[in-house]
Amino acid sequence: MDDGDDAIRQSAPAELPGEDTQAHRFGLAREAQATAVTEDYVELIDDLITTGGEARPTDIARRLGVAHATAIKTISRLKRDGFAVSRPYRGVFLTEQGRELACRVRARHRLVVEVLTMLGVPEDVAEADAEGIEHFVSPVTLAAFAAYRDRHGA
Amino acid sequence: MDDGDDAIRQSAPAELPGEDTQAHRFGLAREAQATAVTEDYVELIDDLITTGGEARPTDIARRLGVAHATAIKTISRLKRDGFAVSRPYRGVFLTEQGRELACRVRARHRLVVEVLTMLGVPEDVAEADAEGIEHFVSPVTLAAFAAYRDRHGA
DNA sequence: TTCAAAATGAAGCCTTGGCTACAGATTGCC
DNA sequence: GGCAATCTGTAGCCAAGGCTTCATTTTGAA
Ligand SMILES: [Mn+2]
Ligand SMILES: [Mn+2]
Ligand SMILES: [Mn+2]
Ligand SMILES: [Mn+2]
Repeated sequence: MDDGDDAIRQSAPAELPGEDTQAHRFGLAREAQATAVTEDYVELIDDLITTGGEARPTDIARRLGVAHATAIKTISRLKRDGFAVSRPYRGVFLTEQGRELACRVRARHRLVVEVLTMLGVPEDVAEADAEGIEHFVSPVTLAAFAAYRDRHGA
Repeated sequence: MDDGDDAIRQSAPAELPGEDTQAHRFGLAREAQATAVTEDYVELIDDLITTGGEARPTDIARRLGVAHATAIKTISRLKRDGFAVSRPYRGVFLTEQGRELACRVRARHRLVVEVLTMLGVPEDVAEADAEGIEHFVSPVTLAAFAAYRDRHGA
């Protein structure tokens, strides 16, 4: 309002994307974030059942590094949302919907780790970073990753 | 407790990492998540100031796709944590700490987009996915990305 | 100078996902 | 069969990050 910056303002360097575009991108990231915990739980539950035969709340909590009460509350959301069922002292079980999600999530997790590793990231760091990254890899990017892996020796 | 799965249990297929290792990884992801919003805000504020001369709460909110009240509350956390200061109707300003963070965050954002693009991800998808991925790329992975970019044509 | 539009910010509500503390159920060992 | 250890689950607390509503301030144009 004091300095005449009209020229600057109207020739806006185009370094920033359009407002709507950017808002949409942030919105997508927020959506992905909202499902991240669900994805981690179903993947872990499926892993525990596959390798150990059962997935008890206590085991889930210990593997996630959270208090057991936290795990129980989250599991109740999983049940509410149709991803799991549970029988006290018998463990948590995935519904068909839960297994389907776990399957997709695990495949994505592995592909992300694989690509990171191919890019020169040490295995354990790749595994750690993938735990966060995986939730934000869209289907298109996932396809690009798969193509890259297939293109180059795996 | 009924079927004898001792053999299965003690020869645990080693598909899962150790409990502590896995808990640690999830913990790192939770930590990274906790700073994601701060990172997006400071990066955006810095962009707005650079390209438009000012960063008003309303502009920030519109670009993020959130209500202005949400932006204001988050900005107050930014101020509380020493990343920003603000003068009503004059916009938000980054502290030295804020600018430093913005700088790192922007560099990381760009490198992530660059690598995704090199991997065959379309520009706009790369830009969208990077908005989430960026927050989980550790320094080691970032270095690997930079090396990859330099190694191959950029 | 007036005044309507725009921006600001506070208040209060919600859900998620953390936590601790406590109560109750089950298991499995002796 | 009993009992201690383990597991489960509830209750209640907290902060973050969304939201809407409303009051107030500032701006800028007439
Ligand atoms: Mn994960
Ligand atoms: Mn995972
Ligand atoms: Mn981001
Ligand atoms: Mn970013």
